[in-house]
Amino acid sequence: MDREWNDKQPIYRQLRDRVVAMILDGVLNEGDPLPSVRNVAAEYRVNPLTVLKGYQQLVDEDFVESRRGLGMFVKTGARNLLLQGERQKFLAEEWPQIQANIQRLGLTPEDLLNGAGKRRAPKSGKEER
Amino acid sequence: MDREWNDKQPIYRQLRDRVVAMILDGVLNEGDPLPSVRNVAAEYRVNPLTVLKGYQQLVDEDFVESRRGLGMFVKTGARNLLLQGERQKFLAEEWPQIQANIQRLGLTPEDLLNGAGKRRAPKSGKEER
DNA sequence: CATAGTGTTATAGTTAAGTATAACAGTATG
DNA sequence: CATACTGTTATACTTAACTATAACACTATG
Repeated sequence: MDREWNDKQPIYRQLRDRVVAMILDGVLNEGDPLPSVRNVAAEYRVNPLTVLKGYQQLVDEDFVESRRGLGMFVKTGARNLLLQGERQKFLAEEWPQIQANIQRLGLTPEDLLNGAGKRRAPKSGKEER
Repeated sequence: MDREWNDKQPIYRQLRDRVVAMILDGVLNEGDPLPSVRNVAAEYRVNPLTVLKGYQQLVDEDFVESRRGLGMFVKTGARNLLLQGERQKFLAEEWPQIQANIQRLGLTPEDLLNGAGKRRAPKSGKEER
């Protein structure tokens, strides 16, 4: 996990997304306990309630279950559910906008593959479109 | 412009982004007036102050200039500035995360090209990775 | 059964985002 | 010069996100 927060989204939602990423990446396997609320709060210097809120969202989504006195655990089947749900959400909601953006910015496949590498030279005086 | 708002980002920032998109798409050309604060507020049923806040951000970023009594206008050179700035921002900040996400979700180029089309069949019982 | 871990709830305060209403200020036009 | 457009500022209020502090509830372990 990264130590930094984005100002573009509430912390609790970023937290939720990070746990999801950890499950998808296999960093957290089914049955594993999530890092404890208090630990996360301390490590990232965030309020315990904020962490709880992010975790609770995962409970509501049924990817995680909470056992009092024990911790919060990745539910069995979570990874596949997640793959399905997040795939659909990504393809339906995010990807179309990303595509539009790429086109808008006139980015070529090379630009995307080279990462933030070099800048390509425009063909002529006027920018395209 | 779309009539709907996202709950993932403040309205004023979404508004800013829409104007940027309109400039990049050539819907708004340099020297053109933006839709007036009051009009936008009325049409999208949003508070004028919220609209102003989005517009002000564009003024601060130097893409738009405001003339009292006349309106807000796209500054000359805005489009190229925008292309440069937004390209860099996209490649540096957004694209890497998008790539990570695509890989995390195990999405293939076909998935991305087919849009929200059909679901591909997993090769075997266990999902990949 | 005390201790040190878990999650959970309660109370109270701050800040940013958004709203509602109204007034002020400048420009073009009939 | 009245009118109808522009942007701008002021006041006051609501809500969501986040924080600070503390207490409560449960479980495993020595």
